[in-house]
Amino acid sequence: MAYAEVAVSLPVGLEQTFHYRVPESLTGEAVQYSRVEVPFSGRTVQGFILGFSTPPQLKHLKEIKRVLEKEPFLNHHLYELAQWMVQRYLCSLGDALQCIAGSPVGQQKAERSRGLVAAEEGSWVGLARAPKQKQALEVALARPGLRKSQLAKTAGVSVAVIEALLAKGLLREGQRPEPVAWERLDRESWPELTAEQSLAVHELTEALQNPVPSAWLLHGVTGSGKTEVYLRAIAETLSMGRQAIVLVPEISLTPQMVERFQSRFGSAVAVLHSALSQGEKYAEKARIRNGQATVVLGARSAVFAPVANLGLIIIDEEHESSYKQEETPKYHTREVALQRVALAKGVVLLGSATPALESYCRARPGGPYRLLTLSRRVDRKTLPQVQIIDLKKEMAEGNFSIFSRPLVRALARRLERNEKSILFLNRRGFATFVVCRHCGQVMRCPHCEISLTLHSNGRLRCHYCGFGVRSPGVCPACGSKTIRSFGVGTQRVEEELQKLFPGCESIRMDADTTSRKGSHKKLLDQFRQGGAKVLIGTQMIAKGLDIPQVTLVGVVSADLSLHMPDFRSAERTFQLLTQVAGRAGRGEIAGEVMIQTYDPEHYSITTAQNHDFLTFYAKEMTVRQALRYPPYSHLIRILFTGLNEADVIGAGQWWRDRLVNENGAANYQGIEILGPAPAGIPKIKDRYRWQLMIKGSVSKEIRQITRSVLEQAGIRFKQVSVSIDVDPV
DNA sequence: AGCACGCCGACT
DNA sequence: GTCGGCGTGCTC
Repeated sequence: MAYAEVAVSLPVGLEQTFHYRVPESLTGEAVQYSRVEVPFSGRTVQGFILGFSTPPQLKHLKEIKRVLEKEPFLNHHLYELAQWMVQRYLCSLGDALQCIAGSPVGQQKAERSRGLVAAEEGSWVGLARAPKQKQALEVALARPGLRKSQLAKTAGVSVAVIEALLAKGLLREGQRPEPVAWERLDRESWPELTAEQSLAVHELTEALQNPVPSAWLLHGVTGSGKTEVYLRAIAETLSMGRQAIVLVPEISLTPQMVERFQSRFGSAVAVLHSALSQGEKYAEKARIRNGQATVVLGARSAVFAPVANLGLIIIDEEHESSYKQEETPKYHTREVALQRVALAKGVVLLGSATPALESYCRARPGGPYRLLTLSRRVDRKTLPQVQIIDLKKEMAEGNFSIFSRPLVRALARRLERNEKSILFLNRRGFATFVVCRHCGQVMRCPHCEISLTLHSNGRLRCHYCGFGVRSPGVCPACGSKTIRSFGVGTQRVEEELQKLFPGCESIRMDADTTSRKGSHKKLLDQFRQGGAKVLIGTQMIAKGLDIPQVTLVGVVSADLSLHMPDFRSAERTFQLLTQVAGRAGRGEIAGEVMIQTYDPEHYSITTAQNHDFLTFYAKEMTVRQALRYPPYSHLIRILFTGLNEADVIGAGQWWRDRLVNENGAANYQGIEILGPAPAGIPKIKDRYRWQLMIKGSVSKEIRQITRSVLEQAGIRFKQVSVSIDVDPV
């Protein structure tokens, strides 16, 4: 009789496991790391079999109910990684395993589906006058295994076109073809490397051959050809019989990005995307596990891809905050990648034009990373001219508009010359908030206490919980009629633009206009190919966008990100401005960038103007040191949430007392406990939020202290839930 | 997380 | 004398 040790996906003790009998009907199916369903305190929960150890002295053990996936996605390396995550992020083993293995997916569906495959390219005849069919075939060739409707959608053709190809026999149902032996791919056609790229590739090749794990930071200015370095490093990895994982921020995981990798490595590429259906995701992960796919391209969670012989993990745009998971376990992809590679004795390559302060700091001589620099653009184009516009001065000279006069002139020039412009703003809605100018009352959400945003339909909406109400005509506090909107949103920018340039065609991209699936791409195509001259957008247009006709980028207000209540706001602003500036002048004509701000002297803005990362880095490091912020310290944030504010605060105070007294936090050098204080967002969906911040010089120390209190208190403290965030972003 | 067990107030 | 409040603790 076999006894299985199971980690359940429940907030029990961090490393607590439970034992179950394996019924005879499941022997053979229930193997190590299987995802199983087990009875647990009167209901059924999911868990993972960790091994088949002897059971503890318990009278009767329950039986495993069923095995959920035929072959587990977990393996020894990933299990070790889970154990590391428990220590690092103070999450339970069950949480870590669940996160690594991903949500359970319907395998039968995936296995039954046999997608469409294109016939050999040589047999494509009679397509000269059928461009749509040709287009569909090309997509089918690049991405075999799609179903009719998916292929039609991806290729941008109707299903009738697919049917026609099926009738002709140029498309047929079938399994995915064997992976293209990438070694046979045409190396001759690869672009020539610059001297800097060659050096980087050379160093990485040596590192890959070395059986010692290593980490590299590739600091490359916009357009310096980082991706080509990635592609070469992947080729080296594959030639050694190992696999590579490429991570990109979710937003840049576009079809163009996928195509770029597929054109080099063919069907060896597996893509893990949040937009994939469950079945598709399962199929891709199965290809990775079976070794059919050797290059994995995906967002954050792809860092857990079940490759067997990992050699290289690349993290593109490594400074992006989307690499930090905001749900438990609150891991940072960079840290997980470093740990995974350490276990597999591989290489991590971090790439960015604006590295995170922490990363650049670690890449200094003597640090744990090694630095590779690409300082020249491949195309030898110059970086765009950046002009800073002082809005205080504009106001003093009587211009109260949201557009400064230089920006208006620049826009007018672009419209005259039939060139395109981008206006960037990191807010949505019509106006940020509505305020009574008589008594100062700001309209807030009754559930979240966040200021409500005015939309053009005259309704106020809460951006956190979705609460909506009609904008009042008089102040609800004092009855005055002097109520008016403040702040700037993308809708407002659009309206002002119409006033200045009537009839000017513009496209607005923000969370409102891109909420429907596929609308993001549609709007971009419309801007790229259509008649629209101005693109107005938020954060989401800051990166990846490559439109040659754009010659002007205007940042409507740099202050919005600069004045966020966060110690990284200067770093964010620098990164944002640098990235936005990179959107201008991708084509033949040199680009121009204009940044409007009330704080034109701020170093994050002046250094972004000169594309000068090193000066920004030096300045920001002195600020962090003076205030003892990361990378000069480590933080753990403990968030308390609950319906009763007194309980929430009480839980915070209880934790504080334990942290200070029982664990002698004060005995450790340089540990500070801050709070409890209201969280940045003090209330969401009727739940009050308070937080405790632990600051210390040694990460391990503060984690240890936190863990010991967590073990006394548990994840739930009366009616208050407790959530731990190690190294919050 | 659920769900049972358990000890104090308003009812047949 | 019981029904039920949700505080505490356990779940293989």
